Amino acid sequence: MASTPPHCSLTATKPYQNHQYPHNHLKNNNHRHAHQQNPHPHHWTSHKVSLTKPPLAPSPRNAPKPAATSTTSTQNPNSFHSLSPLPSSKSELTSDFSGRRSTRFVSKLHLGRPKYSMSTRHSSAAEEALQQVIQLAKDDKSLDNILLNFEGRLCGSDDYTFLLRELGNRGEWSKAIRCFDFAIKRERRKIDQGKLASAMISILGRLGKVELAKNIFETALEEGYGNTVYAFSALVSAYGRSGYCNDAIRVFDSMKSYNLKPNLVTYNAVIDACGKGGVDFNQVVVIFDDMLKNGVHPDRITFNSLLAVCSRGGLWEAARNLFSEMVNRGIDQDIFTYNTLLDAVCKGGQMDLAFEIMAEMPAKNLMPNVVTYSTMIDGYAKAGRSDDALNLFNEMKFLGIGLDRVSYNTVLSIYAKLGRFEEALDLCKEMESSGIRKDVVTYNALLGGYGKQGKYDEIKRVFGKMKADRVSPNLLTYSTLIDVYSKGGMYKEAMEVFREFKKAGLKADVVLYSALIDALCKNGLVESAVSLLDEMTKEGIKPNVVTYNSIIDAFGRSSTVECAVDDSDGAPVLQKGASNLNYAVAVDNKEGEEAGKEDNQIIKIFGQLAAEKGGQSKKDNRCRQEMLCILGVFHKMHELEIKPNVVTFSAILNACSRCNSFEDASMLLEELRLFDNQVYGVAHGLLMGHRDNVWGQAQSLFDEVKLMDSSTASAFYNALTDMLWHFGQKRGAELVVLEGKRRQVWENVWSDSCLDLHLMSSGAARAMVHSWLLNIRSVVYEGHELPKLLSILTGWGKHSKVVGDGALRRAIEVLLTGMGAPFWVAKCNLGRFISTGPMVAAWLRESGTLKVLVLHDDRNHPENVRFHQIPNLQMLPL
DNA sequence: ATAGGGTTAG
Repeated sequence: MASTPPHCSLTATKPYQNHQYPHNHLKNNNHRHAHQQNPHPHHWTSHKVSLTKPPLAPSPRNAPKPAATSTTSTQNPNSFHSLSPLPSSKSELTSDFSGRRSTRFVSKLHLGRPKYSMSTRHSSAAEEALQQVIQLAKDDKSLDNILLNFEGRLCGSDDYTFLLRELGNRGEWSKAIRCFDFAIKRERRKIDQGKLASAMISILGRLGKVELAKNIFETALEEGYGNTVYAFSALVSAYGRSGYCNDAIRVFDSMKSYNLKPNLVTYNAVIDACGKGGVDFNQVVVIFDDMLKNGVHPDRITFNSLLAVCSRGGLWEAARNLFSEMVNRGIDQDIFTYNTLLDAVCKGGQMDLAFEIMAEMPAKNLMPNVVTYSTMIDGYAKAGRSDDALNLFNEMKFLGIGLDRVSYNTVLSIYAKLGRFEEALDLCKEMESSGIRKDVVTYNALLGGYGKQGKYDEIKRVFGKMKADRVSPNLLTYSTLIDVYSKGGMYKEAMEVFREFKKAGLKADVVLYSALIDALCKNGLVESAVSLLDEMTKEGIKPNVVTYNSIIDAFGRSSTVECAVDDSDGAPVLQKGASNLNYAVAVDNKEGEEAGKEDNQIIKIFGQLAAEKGGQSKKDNRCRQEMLCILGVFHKMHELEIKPNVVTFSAILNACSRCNSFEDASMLLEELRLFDNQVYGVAHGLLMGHRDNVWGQAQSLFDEVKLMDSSTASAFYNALTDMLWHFGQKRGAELVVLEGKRRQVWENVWSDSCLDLHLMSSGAARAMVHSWLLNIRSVVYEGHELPKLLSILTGWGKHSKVVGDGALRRAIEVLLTGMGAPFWVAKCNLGRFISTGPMVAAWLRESGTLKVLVLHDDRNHPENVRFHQIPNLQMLPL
């Protein structure tokens, strides 16, 4: 094994949910490696906090994790040098942003808040010329004639710059370039040519034409009028705006060799570029320190851009410190400051704090605007607080704050995710009637929403409408659709989308590959998933923690699939999937030669796996192979320094639940130990029946888990319980489940009349059934009457994203039947078991019932045997 | 030179 990864304690998964550490970079692991090389990742917090005093008295929720040693004690706490970055940072960090940024920035371009130059230094002739030029068709050659006509009346670079800027504001970059070419020949003085060049570069940059900007810049350098701070600043900004932050930094660094000193604007531009490119905060602080060292005083925009760096990473504590630093330096805050700070706090999952900050804005004479609201709304939504999000939306409408494209899309995606399509469609209508056309983000949100609900007809309709509206699908559209179809087992459709995606000339990214890999995993084709993992690595696309979590979680699924298919009433979806898969391969072979290498590889893997599925022999053999395979996967994860997170831990526990032997599970737990001692300690301890010894440790683990969003937390409880249940530690499982209930991990699990298991895994649900029935039993024994109707809801089972998979329902059915509990399936709802109060009460009073309900650990620590088992049974004499 | 939205694991 390569170097042991740093101890990472529990690591949350969503940037929005991180209450303690700036570890959202765990989520998109592959461009966030800087901290991983730091042996003490938690020092980061102390670095930040040393900037100024923590704005809040530390509370259990926001207190920084104590670091093992102090690395900041010798530094001046009032200086930014105390923020000096950790000794690592790879420039590759941003490389895989390319796929993402292209779409992000393209869609932003359409929003383009036009920048009106308020300069009145131009002449009225320039205005006239502008009007004439605007009238022309795109590549009308007579543009030069117009300019020639005006030549005598236009006075110098100010007029030409005005023309360029106004054309730029109208998106007319090709006309602007023509004007520029015309003007540059007329100007004699280098200084004026330089002005024109930097204006042109900045205009092209603003329009996202970064290549053209670069050409202008290079020509300018060659011709001798480009070596100005302004031209360099403009190019830095152009690169930054398009997300090419490495290029921005390169240009910035190259200034030295031209003997140019970056000014305030240059520094602001490069810091802004870093924010957009997702550069690690510590790396940006290096630039900031450089700025201070060179005597350039940061201003409001510098701080706003630094805040933006924090917001990207959800580094809310660092953001607060920057804010305090602004105050200390006497720099006023503006609406950008607040909105960016709020974004950082929201992305850090601190919604209550965000609300407080928003509330303090009016006192500073800064009124929350549409950006403030959409930031907050999105924050609440991401934190799983949709009600708060929608309340804020109503508040915003009540206040008469006009909605714009982003706010519409933000709220729309909330409705779509919740499956509230009527409201989503109403919003679409409202949007269009206020003159905002649906864009690719709108459509993607709708497609994702329908996909989540398995509404495939709607998907077809919306996808068709999207094309009819001439909105081009982008990488995210295709990823969404491929994922949706794969999860539904509709491989034919998935492959069609994949082919269309290739035809569109887009390059697969880590998300798309992860979706494909997950599809294979969910169908038990783990080894194929691993081949695809290799394939993507060869393509130069780095897997991230999500990719790995899919694969780990799939361990052992191949045998599960076989069981499910054997089961007479089970898994129609899988079988259907298999046949579609064959079909897809057959169709594809016809066009196989046309397809690129990548496609072939993906199609081949699908085909191989389809074939492999037919042969059901040598199951044990496969398990052995899979074990080797999965150990290889862990090895690779260490090698690539991909930091595990709590989903990884859940995945390992799930994998344990699929082990036939304790020994196999131990091998996996050993991997868990290498990742995180605390989680290992709890899982292993409970598994071994050392409950008393580890319960304290378990409590603090649960405390940490509770800080995450509900689905992450419940997944962890589910995984832990399943593993314990699987190995017969049923009392342990019950304790975990009760703890989860106490901590509201699964919302409203039970009342006297109803047990809602739909968010639970099968082990957790079964343990919960026992507990609930015991609870009801005590109600009966206390002499109370039970409600007339009792029901147990299973839903579709949280574990399976395959719509209609009734694994949980079947497990509960078997359990209830086995116990002789008088429940039956409700006619109108297959996922619901019902009974009547009197019947259940009578059953609970039977002499044998208690014994069936009380759970024990099969594997018990010797000293615990007497203590736990006997009192629970309440019947055996000592 | 500055702010907000859509995709993958659970």
